[in-house]
Amino acid sequence: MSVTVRLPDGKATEVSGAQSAFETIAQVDPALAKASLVARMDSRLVDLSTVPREGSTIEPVTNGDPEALEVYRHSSAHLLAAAVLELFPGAKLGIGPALMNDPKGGFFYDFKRDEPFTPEDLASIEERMRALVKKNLPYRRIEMGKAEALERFSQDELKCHLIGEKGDAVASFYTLGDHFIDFCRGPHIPSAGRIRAFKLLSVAGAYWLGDEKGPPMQRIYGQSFFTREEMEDWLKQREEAEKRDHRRLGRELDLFSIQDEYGAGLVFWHPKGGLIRRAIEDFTRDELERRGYGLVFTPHIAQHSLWVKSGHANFYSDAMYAPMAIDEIEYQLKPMNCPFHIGIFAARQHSYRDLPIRLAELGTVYRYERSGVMHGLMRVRGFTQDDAHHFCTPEQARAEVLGCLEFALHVYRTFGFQYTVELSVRDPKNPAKYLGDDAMWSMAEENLALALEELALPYQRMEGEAAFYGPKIDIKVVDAIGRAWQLGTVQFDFNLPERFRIEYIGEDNRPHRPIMIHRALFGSLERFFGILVEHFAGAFPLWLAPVQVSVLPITEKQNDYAQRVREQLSGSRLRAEADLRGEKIGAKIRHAQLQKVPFMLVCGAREAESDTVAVRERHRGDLGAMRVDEFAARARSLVEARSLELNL
RNA sequence: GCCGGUGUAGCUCAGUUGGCAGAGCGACUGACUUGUAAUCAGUAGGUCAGGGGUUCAACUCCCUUCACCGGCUCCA
Repeated sequence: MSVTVRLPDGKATEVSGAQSAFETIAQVDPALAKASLVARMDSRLVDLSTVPREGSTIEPVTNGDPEALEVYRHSSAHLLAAAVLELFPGAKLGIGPALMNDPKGGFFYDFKRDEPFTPEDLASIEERMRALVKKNLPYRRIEMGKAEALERFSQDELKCHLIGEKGDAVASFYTLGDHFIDFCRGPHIPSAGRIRAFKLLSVAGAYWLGDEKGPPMQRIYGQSFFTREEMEDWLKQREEAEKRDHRRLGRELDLFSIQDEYGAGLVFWHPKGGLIRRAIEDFTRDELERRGYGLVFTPHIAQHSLWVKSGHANFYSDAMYAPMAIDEIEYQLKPMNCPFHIGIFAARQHSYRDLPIRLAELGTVYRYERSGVMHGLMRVRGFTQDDAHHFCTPEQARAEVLGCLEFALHVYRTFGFQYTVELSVRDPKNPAKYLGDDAMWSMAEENLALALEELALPYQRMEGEAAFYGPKIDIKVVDAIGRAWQLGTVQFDFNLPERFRIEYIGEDNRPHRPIMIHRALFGSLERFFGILVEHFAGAFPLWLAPVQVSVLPITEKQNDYAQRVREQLSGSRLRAEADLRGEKIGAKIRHAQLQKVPFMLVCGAREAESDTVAVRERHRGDLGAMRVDEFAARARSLVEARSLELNL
């Protein structure tokens, strides 16, 4: 038997007589074989114990290989399950995949067991895992026919379900130690001794197959890395993310609150959070006007019949609050702004010469979120959307999409976000799912793609991810610590224009149905604000900072001077405070520092005599003395430029 | 909604087998008059999440409601 071995440097060698992928590699480079975790055989990952096929190409896969970590973590999950089965023999196995780039961890395993796992159990499971690593237990692959597998696992309903659904003619299983065997595609690392750094993180509830009607499972999350250092770095990063938690910073910086006695998921914006929100709103409104949007306002409630007409009462009722009767007519708190904007469009007749019409609103909507899913500002029951709808002709669609995208990118860059783009189109295999005719869909998908290409924006095409009413572009932003957040969306809507029968009069003097494009840049202002807090870790750029400058007199003798400086700054439209407490300068600085105030202006006797201030910048510290008017002018220009930096 | 956990002063958290409610920070008052991340002293601040029960006695035990935290298929 002859097999080709290809090494990472690209060198290929012909080898014969090897019984396993490991031996094959070892014939060329024994050290590399030992370092390998799995092998790639004809571009598929396989166990090192796999018997090579005649004529196949084998490549070693080591730590350095991007795919290796996923296998390693999957094997870590099996290690977890093996330990659990030794300690808790009655537990039944669910699924146990590897997770990549998930803040929750690097792997998990689901178990079905009557008793809950306690935090103390986690510690003993982890200890057992270490013992199994020490024993260097091998991961063994067992293959059997599907029928045989179903027979052998007939006691295990969950596994039979998976085997029935996923198994090919041959089903594969892996064992680890004497107690663990699970249906698993593999591949796995050769033995548990290779797992160097791991940690169990938490235990949580989950449903079998994510289905609420299915049996409840207990999920144990863990993380693993090739080295201890990587593990520690990850834990540190996690701590860093915790420090940025908008719920914590929201309280510490007095930005907002959510008060359970007034309602879960309902946000109270405090003055400081309100200032930031207004800065964001002013920015968007300026941009909207500049870009030819009409700014509109619509009511919070409307007759329920409107939502019947729009279809929301049908397919969206789960998220809608119950209607209320007013004068025996049912009214509905709005979960969306779209029907109202349609109402404005339809309030008068339009010529094709009027188009495109762009209507924008910061519209507050209310949606029912189930009690367990609320999360700070990220998931709430009442929020304000930066919502807009474009009504245009098919010929104008591309320019409108382009305008939306340019707008979105401008906004995200202003806040210092990176971004990635997805284009969601129809599932060609399931045409019945979608509303509207083929030609419309093709036009829309093409225009979305062309606009992306015109901007040279790299994007991922998501087949079958379009909504039933139209294709869309989604933009995800990436924050300062690399987390992705779904924010912007540009969607075609073929449903509402049809349902409301809106029209414009075309050049041919006949009525036509306009194209409707729905777009949002922030999605929800509440959520966007939460993301911003975490992105900046509460240290907002000058144009957003609720307190931009804090004036700090060294002793009470400079209090009057500090007040005058503060007034002068306010006169220059800078948001300034003076700290007149009877504290030492160190304490005042610490206070301003913890409040993440961008500039601190220290005034002692020297400064008071010369109309200057000693400027201290949040991150860089003391910058030396500067005339007050000069500081004000420079700070103003930073504000006007919406600078992300504090370089005076 | 479901699984697990948590709920004590504005914040972070102690509080033994059921037996008088605690600390640090913060707030307030006073003294100090201070030069780049915490001056000292004093004072106030609590329906122990809400409701019900067991008990001579409940922050503590039981039931229940509410809220919050972690999670609820990136496929065996």
